[in-house]
Formats: sequence, C-alpha cells, structure tokens
Amino acid sequence: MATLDVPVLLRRAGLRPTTQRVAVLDAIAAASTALTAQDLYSQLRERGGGTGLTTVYRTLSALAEAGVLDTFEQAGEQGYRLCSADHHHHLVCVQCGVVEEVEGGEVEDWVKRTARSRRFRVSSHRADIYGRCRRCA
Amino acid sequence: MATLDVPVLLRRAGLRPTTQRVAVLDAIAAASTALTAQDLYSQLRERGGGTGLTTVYRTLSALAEAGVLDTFEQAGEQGYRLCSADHHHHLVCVQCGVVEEVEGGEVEDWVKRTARSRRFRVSSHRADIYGRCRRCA
DNA sequence: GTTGTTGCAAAGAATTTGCAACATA
DNA sequence: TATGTTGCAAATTCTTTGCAACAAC
Repeated sequence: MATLDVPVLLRRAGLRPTTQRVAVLDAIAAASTALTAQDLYSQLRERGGGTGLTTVYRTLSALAEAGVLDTFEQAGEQGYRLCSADHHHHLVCVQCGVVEEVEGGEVEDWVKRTARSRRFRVSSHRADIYGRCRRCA
Repeated sequence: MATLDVPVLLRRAGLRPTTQRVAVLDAIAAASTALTAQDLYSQLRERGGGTGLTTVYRTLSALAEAGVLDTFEQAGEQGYRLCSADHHHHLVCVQCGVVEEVEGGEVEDWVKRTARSRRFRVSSHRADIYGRCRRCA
C-alpha cells in the first residue's frame, strides 16, 4: 500500500487537518471494510480520543463530497470507505464486509452504448458486485 | 405496457390483496419514478383513501422482498419502483427522477470475468446509470 | 373461527442544526 | 484577530414495534 499522508489529504479536500479529523481519516484508512459514523465514533471513543459524533458526521460528509471516500448503504446506515481518485467499481463481500476496488472494463462501454441508444446524458454510474470474497467463500 | 393485475401480483407475493395494499401497489404501478413510503402515504391520503403509514411501509418491504419492487436510495430515504421479474439494470434521471429498465449486456460478462480473476463468489450485482433523460437533457 | 392485516401511538435509530467555547492560520 | 471547527443538547426524520380492533379466507 502506498504511504498515505492524511493531513495532506484533508487539506486537499479543503479541510483543516485537526486532531479529530486526522483521527477519523486514520481509522478509515486502516479499515478494509466500509465504516459508518457510528462505527467510527465508538471506535475512536474506545481508543480514548475524544471526537464528537457530530464531528465524525461532518468529516465524513465533507470527505465523501471531496471524493476521498466512497459511500455504501448498509442497512439504513451510510458506510464510508477510503477510495482511489480514479473512477472504479467494487467487489463487496457480504460476509466479512471487505471492499475491493476493481476496474470497470466492459462496464464503461455498456454505459456509453446504453446511454446513446436511450438518448440519455450520463453524469455518473455505479456498478458493484456482491458475494463472498476468496477467504469467506 | 402489459396489463397489470395488482391483486394477482400481491397473491403471488404471498400477500392478501387488501384494499390498502391494492391502493399502494396501484399508486406505484402508475408512477414512472421511484416513490418513498412517505410519498405514497401523502399521495394516498390526498386521494382520500385511508391507508396508514405503517401499512405502506409493511407493504413496500414485503413487495421488495418478493422481487416485485426495486429499491433505490434517495437522500436518506428508500424509494420503490415496480420492476420486471427478469434481471435488469437502470437508467435514472437525476432531474425528473424517471427510472428506465435496461439490459445488462456487457455488464454480465464483466461481472463473471472480474469475479473469476478475484476468486469471488458472486451472489448479486447492481449497475445503474445516472444522468439526464431525453426529455430533461 | 382462525389466521392474517391494519393503524394508532410510542419507541428506536440515524442524522442535522443551533450555538457558545475553542483552535488555527 | 478573523475565520474555521468542535461538541453538546435538542430537534428532525425515517422506520419499526406493541397491541387491540378488524377483515379475509
């Protein structure tokens, strides 16, 4: 894994790298699954760092908005996962929750072709695969 | 559009075709966009039919579970849309909300190929395109 | 009659907002 | 110092549950 400079990532997103934000992003970066605001709040709280739930919510929204995090719906809650800057898709393990990024390949052609035939002006698309990962299968 | 027998659809889903359920499914069938439980509740209420919010929620969950409805996340709310029985994907207009079903085409190949290369056992997948429909573009 | 269904009121749960104290550039 | 940030408490909102009355088979 490439070294990750959390403070720089925050600055790039237009956010001051405060102690709390760094703690949130560090925790997300260390995870291989998507985490919810509540997950992060308990996790940070256990580790003693005093970060408020409100701050966790605000940090996550801002980072998702900035494209630093991908979002996933998980049983009525919003999950967040660190992601690469380039466009990508996901392989989500329904058992352990691990999320792997994968390239779109044929999906991108499908999007173009489909949009053209329906005269649809594409602004974005999303394609995810759910199942069991190598370890859980 | 093929004629739609709402009571039969309900029975197939293992639900008694009560007045309230028929009203809910009728309203969904008449819509070209995904509707939330709250949407449906107000709509049915305006039309005078007395259907409780609880019933709307319960009907929607049951129908989604039975595969009669597709679900979409819309700003923290769950949207529901009538769907065909066969596997399909969507074209969602971000302006007017219209949802069109489309076939997967290359997507299906991509899913197989990707899963194989990552040794992933697929249980489902989802691919949706967002943008402006013909009329809104 | 038996079993499924409804809907109110209350409970639950996630998320947002107001605002005064605080930290950073 | 000016502006961005925090976090508590309260408010919002969506959704679920308990339960007694009711409807369908």
